[in-house]
Order: sequence, then structure tokens, then C-alpha cells
Amino acid sequence: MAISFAEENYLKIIYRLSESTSDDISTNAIAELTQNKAASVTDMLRKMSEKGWVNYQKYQGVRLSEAGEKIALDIVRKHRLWEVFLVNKMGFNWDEVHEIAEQLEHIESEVLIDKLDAFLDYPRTDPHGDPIPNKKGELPQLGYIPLANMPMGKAGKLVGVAQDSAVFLQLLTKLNLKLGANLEITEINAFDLSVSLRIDGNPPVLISHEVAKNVLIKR
Amino acid sequence: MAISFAEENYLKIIYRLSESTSDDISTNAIAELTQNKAASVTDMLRKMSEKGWVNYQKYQGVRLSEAGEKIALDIVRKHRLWEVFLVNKMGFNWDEVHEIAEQLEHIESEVLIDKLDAFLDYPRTDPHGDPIPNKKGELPQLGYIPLANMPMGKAGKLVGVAQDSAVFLQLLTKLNLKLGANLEITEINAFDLSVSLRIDGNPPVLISHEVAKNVLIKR
DNA sequence: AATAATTTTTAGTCTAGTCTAAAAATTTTA
DNA sequence: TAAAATTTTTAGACTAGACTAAAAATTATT
Ligand SMILES: [Mn+2]
Ligand SMILES: [Mn+2]
Ligand SMILES: [Mn+2]
Ligand SMILES: [Mn+2]
Repeated sequence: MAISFAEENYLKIIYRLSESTSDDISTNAIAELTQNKAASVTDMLRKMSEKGWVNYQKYQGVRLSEAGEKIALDIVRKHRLWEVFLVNKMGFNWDEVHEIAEQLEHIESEVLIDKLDAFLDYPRTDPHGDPIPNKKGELPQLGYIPLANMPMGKAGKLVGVAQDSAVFLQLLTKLNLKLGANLEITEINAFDLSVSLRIDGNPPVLISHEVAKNVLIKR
Repeated sequence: MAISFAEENYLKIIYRLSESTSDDISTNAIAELTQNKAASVTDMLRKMSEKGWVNYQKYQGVRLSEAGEKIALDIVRKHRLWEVFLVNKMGFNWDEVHEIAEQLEHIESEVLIDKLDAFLDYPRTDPHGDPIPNKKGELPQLGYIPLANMPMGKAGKLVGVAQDSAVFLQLLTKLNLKLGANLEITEINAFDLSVSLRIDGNPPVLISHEVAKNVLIKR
């Protein structure tokens, strides 16, 4: 039996949640991102556990198994490659491609993705600066990570940005976020993933997840 | 409620069947192409009739309504544009693209299709010579006829094929029958209607009536 | 025209994926 | 640490889209 769109979406979302924590992922967190009710999530976790894609213990949250992570990385790879295609070849803006890529990521053809990868010249990151896994599911080591992926309480140095749009860079300047700044996360708000950030030892300021995703730091 | 993949497939298949007849389309014919049972087709016809996409009378077969035909043509447009993309940009052979296009045709984004159309330079036909409907659902008038209908001794140019199954397309490739080839009928055998065919001035080769029916030429 | 064969529809069932409401378990708070 | 709040699971129901078996309608054949 082939994997369904619903299952692919659950795996992808569990993967995304796992990127920013080493804890088990909660039913509610998944429910919020899938836009389903918690009861539906519980049901699906049980099924995916049967199939060996997740390790799930009632009330204890869930983690991707090795097999599940491989599938998730493949979907992430497809999503991000299609985003590069949409921006670089089709002329979309970086803020217009996510919804379309949500559909395209489910297209099933390994050879198509290989050819697309070549056609796009083997990009290492998508239009939002996110790393693109290779065929084997290995993420390129960029030496920097999005601020959004830095764990609570940790510090790093701002070494780049994932895009160059004027509005974005103007916002960074206004926030006093410049190259070389020392950044320390003091809080991550679960509701909107916004981040409280201490810049060069100053009192924390709040930035959105969208900004945090596009600020690249080195630990 | 948005249209489902299943509904899109039914509409597309009813459209395809309508291309080669002016009769109402039978439940069984649809069942064969959708690979469903007749009972399931009856069920879906009832539902699609409710939605105004088909005109359906119990036991009397079905026809696309104006609205249904518009949807079908949109899916056909997407299918054929994606096939052009796969062959012209991704380097697939013409016998490798149909299955992938069956998936891509369901991607929902009008602006994506407009951009793809432009990116491909507004092709009028797909890799199999089939006409690509424009945004409004209008088909270019190509003036093609089956090779089987061309009289003895006459010549024409291969401009399309009437089906895109992989086995058929692979046979054409083996016979050196590709789009643009110059074809001259040197003999028609009364017994089985097989055809002796001179391709681009080379010594004649024999092809079956079945092949001749599915090769489209322009005089 | 009656009978036989075929096609189509109906009736009832199943699975995937969702939901709501209520129960159970866990976590937080006093 | 007991009560309260929150999270998670269970139980039961629903829809879409499929199926099988049997009934009904249509079409073909004597
Ligand atoms: Mn995206
Ligand atoms: Mn992205
Ligand atoms: Mn095709
Ligand atoms: Mn085609």
C-alpha cells in the first residue's frame, strides 16, 4: 500500500516540529499544524506506529522512526526543490510559493526529482534559506543555521541572511540586527513561534518566526 | 467545496470518451477507463449530476454539461502543458511522461499554469501532437487525420498520435516514426489493411492498421 | 413477442480520515 | 499532595469513494 497524502503531511509536520526540539512531539502540537483535532491525530499516530514510521507511546508523545524520518526528508526535499523551481524558473516571489509546493511535494517520481535537481543546478538551499536534503536524506552542512532552529537559551553570531528583499533587510536594520551581532534566545513562544532575542547583551526584543527563519547564525 | 481528484478524473475520462463519439457515454465505458466497477461509476454520476457537471439520466448514459466540459478542458490543458515541460525541459522521452502528468494535472494554481505556459513558449500541442486548450478552453484547430485514412500514394507529415500508452510510443520510436517525419503510403494490403510506408524517403516498412489508426498526419 | 443476454442500478458493506463529546491520564497550581 | 486545569485518548458518528451481490431495465436473439 502506497503512502497517502495525509500520512505524508503528518510525517512532514512531525519532522518540522522535531527540528526545533529534542523532546517527543505532543499530540496538540501536531493537531495545530495539521489543522486537525487532537483526537484525529491520536488516531493517525496509532496507525503510523503500526506501519513503523513513528515511535509512539500513549500520552508520551511521538518521535519519527528511522524509516519515518527518511520519508519526511524526502518530502522536505521535494517541497524545497519545487520552491526553488517556482522562484528561479517560474518567476514567483519567495512569499508566493509555499502553498503550491505543499501540493507539488506529493508528486511521486524519483526520476522527476533527480532531473529537477539537475535542472535547478543542485541548489543547497530553498528560496527561504532552508537546506535541501540530498537523495539519501542528508542535509548539507551549511555551517550556519536559521536563528529559528537555534534552541532556547543558546547564543550565536549573525553570519548571514537567507534572502535579500528590501523590506526584510530594512526591518533587520531597524531591529539593530547586523552582521556580527551576538544573538541569544531568551524565549520561544509556542503560540506563534516568535522569539525573544538579546542582541549584543541588550534587553531582549521580540521578533517573529518569519524573521527568525531568515536570519542565519553560527553557534 | 473544492473538486476532488476522483471527480476530476471522472470528468476528464468522460471528456476523452466524448471526443470520439456524439453518443451519450455509457457507465461501462467510464468504468473501464477509471478502473472502477460500474456500480461505483453510477454512484459518482449521480453525485456529479447533482453538482451540475454532467447531464445524466438513469440507464441513458451521460454527457458533460457546459460547466463540466470547462473543468475537463482545464485538466486536459494542465496535463498537456506538464507533458511539454517534462519532455522539453526535463529531458524525458515522450513515452515516459503520461503517468507523471496524471499526477501533475491536479495541481491547483491558475497563475502557475499561466507562468508554465509562458515558460514553455505557449505550445499548441503536447509531445504526442495533442492540442493544448487555451485558458478559455478553446482548442487550436490542427487539421490532423489518422494515417489510416490517408489514400494510397499520398504523402503527409507525422504531426501527432492518437494515444500515449508507453508500449505504443516505444513501438513508434523503434519504427523511427517520430513527430515531423515525412510519410508516404506505397501500399495498402486489402487482407489486413496493413500499410507499406516510406518514412523520410527510406525503403518502405510495414505497419499494422492498428498503428496507422493511431498515427496522425497532416497532408 | 417471448426469452436470453447484457448493462445498469440499488442495497448494503468497507476503509480512510475526519469530527464531537466524554472519559482518562498527566501536569500545574494552590 | 490534593484539587484544578490541561492534555490526550476513547467511543461513536459521519462522508467520500470504493466494493460485491442481487434486482431491475435495456438490448439482442430466437
Ligand atoms: Mn515551504
Ligand atoms: Mn521553504
Ligand atoms: Mn498523457
Ligand atoms: Mn499527451
